[in-house]
Amino acid sequence: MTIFATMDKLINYLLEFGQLNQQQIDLIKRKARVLALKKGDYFSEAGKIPKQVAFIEEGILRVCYYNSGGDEITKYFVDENNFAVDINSFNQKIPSSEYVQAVTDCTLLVFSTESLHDLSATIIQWDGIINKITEKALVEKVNKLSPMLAEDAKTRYLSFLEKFPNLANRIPLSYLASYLGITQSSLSRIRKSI
Amino acid sequence: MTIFATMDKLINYLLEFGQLNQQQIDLIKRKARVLALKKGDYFSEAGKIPKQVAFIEEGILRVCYYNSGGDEITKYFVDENNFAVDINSFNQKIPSSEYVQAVTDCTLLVFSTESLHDLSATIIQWDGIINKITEKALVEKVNKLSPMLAEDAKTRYLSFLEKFPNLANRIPLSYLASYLGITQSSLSRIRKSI
DNA sequence: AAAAGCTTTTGCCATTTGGCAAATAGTGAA
DNA sequence: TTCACTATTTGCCAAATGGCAAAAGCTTTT
Repeated sequence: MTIFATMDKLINYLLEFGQLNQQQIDLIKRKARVLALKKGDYFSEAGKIPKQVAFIEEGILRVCYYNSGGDEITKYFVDENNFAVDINSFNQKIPSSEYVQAVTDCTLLVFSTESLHDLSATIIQWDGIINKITEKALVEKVNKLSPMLAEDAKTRYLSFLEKFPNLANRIPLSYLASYLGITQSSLSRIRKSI
Repeated sequence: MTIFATMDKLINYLLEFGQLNQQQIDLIKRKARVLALKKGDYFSEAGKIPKQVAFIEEGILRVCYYNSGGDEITKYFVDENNFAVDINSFNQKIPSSEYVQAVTDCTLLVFSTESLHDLSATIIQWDGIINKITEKALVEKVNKLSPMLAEDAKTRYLSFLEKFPNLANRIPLSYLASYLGITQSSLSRIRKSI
């Protein structure tokens, strides 16, 4: 797949949230930078102020942190056709308490803070589009997380399989377990029981 | 407390997110309607398209739904100095799967869809302010929910006490239990163990 | 004060999940 | 292929949580 096809994936995604003319589209393409990550690579690290936003063209990222007990917790996964950013820290320019890691090899389209600023200043619809994308992503996260609390581990796993049928087999068991809020041995037993 | 004081609480809240001149403030006050709810009253009901947004001047609301097992789940609580709205349904004009109920007697300031539309058309900063408020509220929800999955029930309860020291004793045990994702007998035992 | 209607606590026992360590399976490198 | 390394499964037992129903505690109404 060429870089141009890659870009089209991003552009089509943006077009779902607002109109853009060809000139604007070209500008966006010029501002994006292609970044390839290998499985296990980090996209951003805890303690630093995030300086970029990524659109995932291919692959899976996970956003994680260490809880007070020192356990590594996977806060959520982000997969193809979604943006990944630590909103807290990015907007407020404060060091992140989270880090972002590639779960599989990834192809990302990255926008720097400066690029985003330029796009916002040049493309009149930009902020509106970004706001819609942000809001939608956040609402989805809340809607995914809320029901999980009310379910037992097995149901959570089954729900995950339903919602992300093509994710479970690409994610190491330990990551998935920490996302589901259970130990990996429990998840292993749950798997067996199905 | 008079209605005017009430309005000031709202205005001060809005001013945290953007500037407003006196004329704009007066317009906002005129568009708001005071609504008193008794404990147990419903602010909105499942199956209907929400037609209003509420700012909570006094009291606690809870947003809930019935899960597939027929259990009533408290998705979250909203208390003083926050807006309550079912974003999914409100924005997309689709029937809500949630309902909103007063946990305590409440004083709300309510904006109808039409009022919001007028404010958006008249006050140039309005959409920006609302976007910031929305995003902040959603980010907070995600940040509250995520760690809960990784904690056991007792820790979840203790975290809740820390984050909302003045809420726990105003909320019936059964509501709190369903928010924490445990049965009310378990929560009762956890309480005793502390 | 008594009755009725809630809410919260308890007892009892079954089930789920965690903790830890060892065994097994799988993967990539040499 | 074999080694080294990592991921997953399993066994064993302890701890946490659920389900259900009865008891105890509170509130509100009469």
